[in-house]
Amino acid sequence: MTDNNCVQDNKGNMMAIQDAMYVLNGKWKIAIISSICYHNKRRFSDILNDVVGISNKMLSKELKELEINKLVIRTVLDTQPISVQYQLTEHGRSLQTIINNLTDWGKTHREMIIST
Amino acid sequence: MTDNNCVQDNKGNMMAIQDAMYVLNGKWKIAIISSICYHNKRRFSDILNDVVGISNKMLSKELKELEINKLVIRTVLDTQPISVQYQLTEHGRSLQTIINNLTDWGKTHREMIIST
DNA sequence: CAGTATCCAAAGGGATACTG
DNA sequence: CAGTATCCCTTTGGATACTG
Repeated sequence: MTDNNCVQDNKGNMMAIQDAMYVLNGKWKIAIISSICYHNKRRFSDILNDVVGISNKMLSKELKELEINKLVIRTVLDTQPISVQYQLTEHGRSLQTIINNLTDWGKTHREMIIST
Repeated sequence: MTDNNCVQDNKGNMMAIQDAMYVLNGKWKIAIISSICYHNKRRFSDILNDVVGISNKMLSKELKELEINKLVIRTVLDTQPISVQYQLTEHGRSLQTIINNLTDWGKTHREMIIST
C-alpha cells in the first residue's frame, strides 16, 4: 500500500466514524440500544428503568430516531393496558460486539478512576 | 448462573455502558480519539482538519476533557511557531478495537442508507 | 500554530401535567 | 402503559476576533 492510499484510507475511516456517530449521537442512544440488546426484547417502561437518568420525553424521542434509522423495531402488543416492545433490527444487532467491548471498557475505566 | 445473577449482570452492564458514555459524550469525542488513534501522534491543526465540521473552540474544549479523563496526552513541541502534539494514553489506546469496529459499522451503515 | 474570549442563537433536556 | 404537550432553564456550539 502506498502512502497515498494510506491517506485515503484514513480519510475514509474518519468519514465512516462520523457517519456512525451521526446515527448514534445524543446522550442516551448507546445506552438505549444496550438495554434492548441485553434483553433481546424490551418494553418502554423497562428501558426507562434500565437507562438511569433518562426521562420519558427523551426516551420517546431517541427511540423514534433509532426507528427512523432502522436500528430498532417497534411493536405494539395487544395487552390491556397497551404495551410496546422494542427489538433491534439485524443492523442494530450488528452493534453487539461494539456494545460488549464498550461495556468491558466502561468497567475498566471505572476501576481506573476509582483507584486514582 | 441463576436468573437473579443474570439480572445483576445486566444492571452492572448498563452501569458500565453509562460510565463509558459519560466519558465519551459529546458530538465530537469519538471522532477526535479516532483521528489521533489512526495517526498515532497528531497535532491540533491536523485534528481540526480530520474532524469535519468541528470548530477550534470545540476541539480545544473536548481535548481538555479527554486529557482530564486520562485518554490523551498533550505535548508542547519546541518548534517555531509552537506546535502541540496529542497522543492516546494506554487507556485511550484500549479503545482501538471499538474504533475499528465502529468504523466498519459506519461503512456498512452508509451503504445501507444509500441503497434504500 | 494553538489556543482564548465574547456574543448569541439553537438545541438539549428536566419537571410536570395530560391523553388514549 | 406509552406516550404527548408545555414551560423554561441549561448546555452546546458557530462566528468572529484576538493573543503569545
